[in-house]
Amino acid sequence: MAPAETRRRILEVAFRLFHEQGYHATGIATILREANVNSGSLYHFFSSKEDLLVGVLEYALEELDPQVMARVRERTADPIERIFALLDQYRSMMVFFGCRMGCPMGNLALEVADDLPEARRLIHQNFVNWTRHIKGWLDEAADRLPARLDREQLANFVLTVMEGGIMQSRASGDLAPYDDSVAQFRNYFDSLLTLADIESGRPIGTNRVPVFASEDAK
Amino acid sequence: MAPAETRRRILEVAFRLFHEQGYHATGIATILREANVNSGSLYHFFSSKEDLLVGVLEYALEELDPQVMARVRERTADPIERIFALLDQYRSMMVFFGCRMGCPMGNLALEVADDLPEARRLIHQNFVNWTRHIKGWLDEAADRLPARLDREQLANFVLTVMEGGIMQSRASGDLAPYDDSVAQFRNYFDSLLTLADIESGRPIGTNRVPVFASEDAK
DNA sequence: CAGCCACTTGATTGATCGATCAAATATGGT
DNA sequence: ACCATATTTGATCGATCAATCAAGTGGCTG
Repeated sequence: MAPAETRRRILEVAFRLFHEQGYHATGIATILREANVNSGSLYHFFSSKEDLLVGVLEYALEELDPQVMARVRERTADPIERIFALLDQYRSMMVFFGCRMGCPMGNLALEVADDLPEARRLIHQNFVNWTRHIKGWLDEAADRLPARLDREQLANFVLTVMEGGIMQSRASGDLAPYDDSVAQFRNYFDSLLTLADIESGRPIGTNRVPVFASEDAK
Repeated sequence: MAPAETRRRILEVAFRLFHEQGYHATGIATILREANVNSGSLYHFFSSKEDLLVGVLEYALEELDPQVMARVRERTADPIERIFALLDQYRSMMVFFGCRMGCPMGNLALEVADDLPEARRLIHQNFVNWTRHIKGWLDEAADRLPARLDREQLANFVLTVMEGGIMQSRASGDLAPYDDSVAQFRNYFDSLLTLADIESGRPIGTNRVPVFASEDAK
């Protein structure tokens, strides 16, 4: 077998198992079996289980754009709709897994952040990486948004809504809480767009009208 | 020692350790040591570690109102401000623990929901219990909110914001993401209050004006 | 006082945990 | 071809895991 390919195979299997079962619940033996690797090989590339986790988190950092964000860019052109397309993509994942597993980064954040400082730093980096894409899309649509809006804060809020919604849907075993969270966020977003319309003298509804204001806007 | 007190002591210690370290990372031996109990006693009350977790979740279900919600009710009278007082109470907890540990229920939701069906059900019940309080406060303030607002959906959204914000703050080791999430939610909430003012013919700003609309409202 | 049952003691189980290491093999450079 | 280094093999380690159980203690009831 190719040498450099082994390391990548270990990372992919470990990433998947950490996602499926969590960090502590995943034994080294399981990783070895599913990756068809002996323990010596794994410990040749990674000095410990914690070091393996660090490798996985660096791997995730590299794969976010090609594996996740690229698909959104292909499918959706409008920067604002890209945000909701991304939220819908996570929804599809939840459908595929039957409301299980959730967000791999969110899971690790709550499981290991306190005890593994290096892992915590990289999880944070992954979140920053994620929200940077959102922030970029918000910047692209800056002229459609209120001038005083803190777009970075709003970008973080998108992640908050996504993670909070997924958590509730995993707990309930139902997509409704996730859908409801996105619906509330959509409503908030539409109110921002409407405000920007007023601000810049455009006719209200140039962008989109929040559901609670639709009567007044007519 | 009093007999029935042992069970409660085990539950309290287990709840604290699950919160501090997580479910899988907490060994039975640690629980026994910190609760000053022998293994036989623990297994007299709980048939397995999973059964102990179920006990902890039922215990949490009982303690939410007296330990968490009661303080909010005492401190704050206005139903809407109670929501933000609750969010501020979780903030205080994060300050106290230095952005560690987070929400005990949220942690368990992401760690065990997939593998322990009974635990998942009870975690869901805890979330339902939490949001029912919020829903109650929103209903109290129904006349200040838009008529078409789905108050249950909004109540779930409060939990979404809280959990998503805490996750990000644990990952970053900083309270800013949590504060930012609450700030964005406050802004959304204020826009709802303003909309209700318009809807019912009250002067705008009777309740509160969102930061992005303050210029227009004058 | 007798007897029952709830509760406690604490040593011990087999399984699994993460990790080690000497030996064998493969690879790449000269 | 040869050496040095990179990688793989797989048995094995002590520690820790959740869980068991026979023996004991203490309190309550009849």
